[in-house]
Amino acid sequence: MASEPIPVFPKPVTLRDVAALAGVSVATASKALNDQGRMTAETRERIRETARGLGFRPNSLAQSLLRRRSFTVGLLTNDTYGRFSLPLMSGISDALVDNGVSVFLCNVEEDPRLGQLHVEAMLDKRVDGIIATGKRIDRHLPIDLSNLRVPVIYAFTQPDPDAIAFVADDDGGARLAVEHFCKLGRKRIAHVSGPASFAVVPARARAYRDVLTEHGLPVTEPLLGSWSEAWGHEAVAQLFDGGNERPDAVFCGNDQIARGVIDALRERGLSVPGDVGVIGFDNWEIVAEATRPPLTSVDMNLAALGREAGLTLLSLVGGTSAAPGIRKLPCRLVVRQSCGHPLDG
Amino acid sequence: MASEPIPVFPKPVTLRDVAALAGVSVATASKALNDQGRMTAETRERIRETARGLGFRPNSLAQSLLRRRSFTVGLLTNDTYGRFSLPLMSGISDALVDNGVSVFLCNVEEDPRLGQLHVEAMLDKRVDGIIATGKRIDRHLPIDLSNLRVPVIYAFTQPDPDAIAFVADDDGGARLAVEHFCKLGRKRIAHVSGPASFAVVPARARAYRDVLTEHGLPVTEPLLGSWSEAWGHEAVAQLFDGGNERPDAVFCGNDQIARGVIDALRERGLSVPGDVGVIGFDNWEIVAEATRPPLTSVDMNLAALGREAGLTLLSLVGGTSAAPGIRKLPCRLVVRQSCGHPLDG
DNA sequence: CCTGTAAGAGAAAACCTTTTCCCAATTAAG
DNA sequence: CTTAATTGGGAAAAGGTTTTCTCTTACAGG
Repeated sequence: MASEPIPVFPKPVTLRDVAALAGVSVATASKALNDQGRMTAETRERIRETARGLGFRPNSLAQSLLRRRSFTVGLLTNDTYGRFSLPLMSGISDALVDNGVSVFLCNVEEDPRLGQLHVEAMLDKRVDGIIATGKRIDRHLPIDLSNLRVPVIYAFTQPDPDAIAFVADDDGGARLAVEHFCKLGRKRIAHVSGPASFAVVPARARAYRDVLTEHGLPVTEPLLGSWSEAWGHEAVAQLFDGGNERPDAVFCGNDQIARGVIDALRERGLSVPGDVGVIGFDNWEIVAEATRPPLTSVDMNLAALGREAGLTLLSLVGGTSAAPGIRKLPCRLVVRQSCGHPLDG
Repeated sequence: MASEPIPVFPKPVTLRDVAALAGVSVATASKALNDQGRMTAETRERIRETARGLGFRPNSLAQSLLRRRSFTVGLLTNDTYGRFSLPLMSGISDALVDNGVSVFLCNVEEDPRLGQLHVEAMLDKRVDGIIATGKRIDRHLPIDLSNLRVPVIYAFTQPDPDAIAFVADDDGGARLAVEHFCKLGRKRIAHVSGPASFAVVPARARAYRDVLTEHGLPVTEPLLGSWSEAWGHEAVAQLFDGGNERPDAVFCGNDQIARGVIDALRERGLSVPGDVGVIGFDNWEIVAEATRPPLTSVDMNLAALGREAGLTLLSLVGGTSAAPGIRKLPCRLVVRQSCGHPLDG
């Protein structure tokens, strides 16, 4: 009877092995592989060939220890289901993988103890820097990152003003949406958004009012509720049941609200975009593409934001000093069908 | 004019610093902190006190180099937007953080080059092991992990049969749903699912048939389409427009289909769950809770699956050998309102 | 008083790589 | 032929920690 096949993992080949096989010292081997030092071209090539043959890969731990740089960063988030943090992560990873940097993802929920644990683990592992993100801009993670031994960058969340943060230009995004409605000839544009306690809500509401004023259109008070489809439904009831003049466009604070609005409009026999145009926010494709008709929505370009954050962190790690403050990155309007075409045309 | 405040990061305190301040050798200091070696209780306590005072934290890189163990694992995924991989990640992280293990998250999309890049970066950084996951069970990642220097565990995806894999018990989940309908007294239970090319589709369909047969109920051919709401709509048309007897329950292959089904039923004036009960699959809360009525759905317990995978990887790293093969973890039915109460009662 | 043992603490090697400095040998210049 | 410069390559230290081995001192037993 055959004995249990216990998987045995071969010892990694070290520089010493390469050097021995090539008949040189480790110093020479190292220099050969790193294009350093002086030696004959043949020696260099022979060492390289040996290393290739052996499948040598330098031990990052040893390199990191020496260089005091681990080519590792930490991403801290409390966005458990990743609606915002995953696109960010994707951008960050994209920007960094080509530099050989890997990313520790740490979900700290809302638990300070967990946050502490993760941060300490990362610092012990000598991450080169940390990117902190969250699921809402105006709340920070349940942990203080202000006096760490490594640079910290905030993305999609904004802490004390002398930190470095990247956020989406919410006002700009809202302007994009409302101006698009204006361009299409809509005249009575309503705004249905989330809870006033979220910083983005009043910000977008102000942009909404500004654009309407600039265009000489009537401003109605934004309807604030929750971020849910159910609220979208109810908001439609409020907008269309009163005796007021009915809107011909609704700019929604997120895609779920927009979805609720569209469904409610259809149930009332109103056509979208024929009678009422709708624009959402977040461009959560899985929702935006499932609405009928597909939802026009403001995209915060989170992957690009992540990329910027990653690159900035990298340059910070490299010793460049960056000015503190908040950088707003532009949003982009993804036009599908729910907003309609120009009315006169 | 004040000069630019260049943030300066203080040198980390090393064991040498602690030893010097405590007036002992680094060897003694190390032993004091690790509860090793012999020394007077006072010496030990004095060293500890010094370390605490200095805020000493051992350099993981140095420890890892020596122990040939980095307390780091890699999670490889191609599920960009993390519907499945994030709950998994959450479970893995949960299981490992208490052991001081951090997780590299690597999204390899469908790109073999990217996969190669990430895997090499992780191996260079001496991860202790790798967990591979994906967004569908029957496809593996675009990269070969079979001859790595570290243990590999698959989660929610199943590769060659002599690997170790954790997957959800799809059949069991489907049984759970259909049996629940039976228990509620539903008699004509339909099944609407995704594309036949996904391995889970025929598996669940078979479980569906089996349960109906066991209960002596009529089996109708499952309707296969895409994973979208739109398909849910269309399936309802097929089910309810023909002259066939109409179903009083629909078991759907995922929550998006279920949502489409529920919306379509409502549009036809059929009440859910009054006239027709609906159960979904995945328990994607953001969808399940937004349907009207809230959707009963099969939950694959992905976090638990991740936890198991993490713990198993850990024991593998520790030298335990585990039997190859696929472990199926049970699903659970999350009952909300769309499936209804017992009809008689 | 002498020897054996145990306690307390340090020296040094090991993990793996990079880099600085140094040495020997060859070549060029005078 | 001597001196200086250059070339090819190695020795060793550094990075921070753990662990084994060794050394010194004190103490108990005879």
